[in-house]
Amino acid sequence: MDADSRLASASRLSDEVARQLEAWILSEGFQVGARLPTEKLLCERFGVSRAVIREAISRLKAEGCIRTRQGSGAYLASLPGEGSFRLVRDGSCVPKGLPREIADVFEMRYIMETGATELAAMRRTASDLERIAEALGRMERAISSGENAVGADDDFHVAIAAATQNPQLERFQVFMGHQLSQSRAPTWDAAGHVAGRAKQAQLEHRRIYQAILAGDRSAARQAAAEHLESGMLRLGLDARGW
Amino acid sequence: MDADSRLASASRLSDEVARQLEAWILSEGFQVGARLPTEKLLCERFGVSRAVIREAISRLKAEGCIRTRQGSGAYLASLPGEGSFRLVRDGSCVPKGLPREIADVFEMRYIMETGATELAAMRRTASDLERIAEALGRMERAISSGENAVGADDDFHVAIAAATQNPQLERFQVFMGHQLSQSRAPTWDAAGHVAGRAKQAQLEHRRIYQAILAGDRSAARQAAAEHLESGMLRLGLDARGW
DNA sequence: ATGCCTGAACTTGTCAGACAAATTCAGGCA
DNA sequence: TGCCTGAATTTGTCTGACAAGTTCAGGCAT
Repeated sequence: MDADSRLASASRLSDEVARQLEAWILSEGFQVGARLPTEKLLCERFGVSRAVIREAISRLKAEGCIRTRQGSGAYLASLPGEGSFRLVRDGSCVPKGLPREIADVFEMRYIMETGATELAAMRRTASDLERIAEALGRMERAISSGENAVGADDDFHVAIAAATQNPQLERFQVFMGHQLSQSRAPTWDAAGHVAGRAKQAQLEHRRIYQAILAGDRSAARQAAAEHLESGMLRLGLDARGW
Repeated sequence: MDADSRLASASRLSDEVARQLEAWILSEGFQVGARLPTEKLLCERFGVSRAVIREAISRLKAEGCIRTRQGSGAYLASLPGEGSFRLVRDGSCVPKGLPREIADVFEMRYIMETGATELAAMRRTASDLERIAEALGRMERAISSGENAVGADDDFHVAIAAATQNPQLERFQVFMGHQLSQSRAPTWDAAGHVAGRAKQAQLEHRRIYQAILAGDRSAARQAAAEHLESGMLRLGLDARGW
């Protein structure tokens, strides 16, 4: 964590210039497709070497904002923030910020997962149910053995999203699961087993599964909501009156 | 478009090395947190100059895969593809595929926007309301003048997401708004005005606004749900029994 | 007068070297 | 054994040169 926070705070010139370049593109009101100033002009504008500008441009190319053509120039492909969605700007994983920031992400998760669980109850197939039950079984065994089941917990939620028959929802759940992998740790680590957090979470998981099995959409939504609310409590976050 | 496809297909060494580096990271089975080989070794491995490696690394830093520390090295922060969420893999905007694909994205939007609109009703401030009303007013004027109000429509939904006081929800709405910008065109183009689609959408917008103004969370959710369902009908998409 | 071709100027892409800043590691000393 | 110091190592930035690709202007032919 200490090494990680040092990583998170280290800001280099090229990082900074990438950010400034983004902000400047937004403030200048460039149209998509517009040609940006030459590297030479950007060097002058930001007062840095060409290498730093090129690295900043590389970053914006990766984000889909800019496209370059040799001999011609750099062109605005999309406005910053519009090409992809990230939970944080600097590439770190999420549960590193203030409780408010973590709660914001959880709230997004609440909205998405209650909706997806409801759809799963309406659309699940026999093989979806098998997949969900398999992940549930792995968590069950982890309760007995005291082992870590973060992966199974993640798979459980991805399997539910898959049961919606909407690939975008499944992909979003994969994305969120990865970004929030650390938030599951207090549930499934040794202390979580001892304190009964794992057991409680599994109780909630079983309720979710039962509702989906029964094809009861409102019970599924309700079970997912309760699970997410409890999750916030387990992490000591403020639910702000959902 | 022809210029655009030329841009899209132009593959430079630094682009290629970024891709190869990604593939290599995946194939080597590095753990998250693992230290990657030095720039010098990567230059040797890929047979390119240090500048090309640095630009490739800059790209992967932007994607959240890699973090670097001066004097120490480059570290794997997340597996390639897991740091950001995109609706399509190649960075293009969405309404290009089959109706099913578009409907999937709309469904995601349905889930997120009904939830966000409910939260907005609970948390909106006076200035949030002004912002929402301003966008509403622009659409109102567009109804009278027959002009295009895709931008105002987009701003309306972003303003609602902002009223949740959850920056993640706002940012997600900005992302989705851009990706779906083409889906608003049939509502606000000349044919949309003539056919009354613009007028109908505005009626729905006004209902949403009224519910948020009144702080009525369930009315807000309901109004947003109806608006999204109508939007799907306007686009001829299948709502699959919501 | 218009269109096409050629060469120069310009712009991005890559390579190489030097030095700065930060980190790591090994050796020496208390 | 632990701490400090210096050397080695590694990333960060700057600079210059040359390659590859594009654009633009001028000249020539029709």
